Amino acid sequence: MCYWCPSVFETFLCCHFDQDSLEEETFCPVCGDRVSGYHYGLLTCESCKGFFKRSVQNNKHYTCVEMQSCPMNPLQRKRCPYCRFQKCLAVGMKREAVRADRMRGGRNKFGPLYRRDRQMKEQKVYHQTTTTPCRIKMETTQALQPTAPSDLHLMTGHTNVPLSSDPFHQCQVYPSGMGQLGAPMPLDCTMNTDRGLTPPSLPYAGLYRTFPGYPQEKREVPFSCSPAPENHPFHSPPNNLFTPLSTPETTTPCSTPNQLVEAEQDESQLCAKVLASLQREQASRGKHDRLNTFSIMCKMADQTLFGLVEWARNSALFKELKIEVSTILSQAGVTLSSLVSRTQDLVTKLRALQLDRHEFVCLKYLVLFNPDVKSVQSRRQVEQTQERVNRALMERTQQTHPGHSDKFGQLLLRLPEVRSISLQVEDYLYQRHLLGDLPCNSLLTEMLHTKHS
DNA sequence: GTCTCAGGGCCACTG
DNA sequence: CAGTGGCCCTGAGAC
Repeated sequence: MCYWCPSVFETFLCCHFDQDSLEEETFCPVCGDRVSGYHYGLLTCESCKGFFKRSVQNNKHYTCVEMQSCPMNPLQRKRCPYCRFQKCLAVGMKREAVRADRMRGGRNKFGPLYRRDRQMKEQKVYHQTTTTPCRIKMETTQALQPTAPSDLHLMTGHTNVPLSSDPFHQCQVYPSGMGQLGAPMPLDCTMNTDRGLTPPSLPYAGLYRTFPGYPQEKREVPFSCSPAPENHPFHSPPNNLFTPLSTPETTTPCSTPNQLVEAEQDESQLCAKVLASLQREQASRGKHDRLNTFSIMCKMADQTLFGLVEWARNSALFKELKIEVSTILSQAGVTLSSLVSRTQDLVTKLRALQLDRHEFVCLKYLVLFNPDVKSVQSRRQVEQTQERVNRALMERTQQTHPGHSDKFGQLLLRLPEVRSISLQVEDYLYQRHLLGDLPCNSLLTEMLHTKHS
């Protein structure tokens, strides 16, 4: 890592544009070891390269004896091949890059993409050196410039989030394709003094950070009602989204609308991230390999879902809960068009009620804290939280719409509809998943599996 | 024609 | 004895 300021500008440029140093300062996104080059889709270490190759070639099927969230670092990576392989897939290693014919040598079809990935890294380094003086930086693999054209016509509007066309860091599982967020991720050098403890710099580190898997490091980071800092590099894939939360941070749950809103990530940022990731994915595909509308919708759902999981995990209120995996049956299917129609109706009603951001956040919490969920152990706690948020919402509506005394009740009346729609969406997606229509290895399919297992 | 570099194979080592 | 991981070989694509 380099401190830099104008006086050492040239030195910084020299060391950061050097290809060797570019890779030397990158850690394997699977185990955090030193990378040896591009392997099966992204920069990984020699060890994970070999492991991934053997796993795919020999069609290995591993099992995890723990909670499918084993820590992954150079010292412990051998302990659980299941979690290691899952993480390989999660960070974007590609099975298809392992040659079925075992032919040696040559370049694979990803060659041009590897090149572009390198170029993006260099652009990113250049951007950071020229726009962020006197700042300690640790590179992630994200890039800054939207060099690839967007063919995602479903999206409208624009975003100020820098885009990347880097196709390799669009994770496969948890976010399978969730590649990097757009923004640079500065990291305090003091976190990186010991390579043995240094976790990989990963795209979506911000999203991963709240999931179990790197307990030691994660506990050093104080969570609060506010979203955890984007620059936190420690992460772990949400192998099991419903494992009990294990971080006993002592935070004071917020309960007023202002406190709740302060803790919120900007919705537009989440939208921008999803949009940027989809654009990257679409841009990285060949002309005849573009995602169709349904695939785009699935990926949007997957990434939005990931953002929501992050939101819930970051929520101090949610951290008080203990949750276990359970079977949740859903109802028989409905058509996509009727779901869209119902959703549009719901949005229209909420707009008519002039829902503001504070109220929206309260509604999100009310959906999250549902005492009817069978797996919740501390039902009383859920009910108490629900009451607190209810009070907060009521105060907010009375405060902002004193003449509209029924707004609070009207908002609450929308919740059953929200839950009903979500259940039917879930059912619909599960049916499509059974038909093989959903992309594999996505957070979405993982959650569907969990709920229907 | 030469160089690059990513995938595959080999094999000593480990538990 | 199966799995690991470091090292070397191979060969298609880039130049």
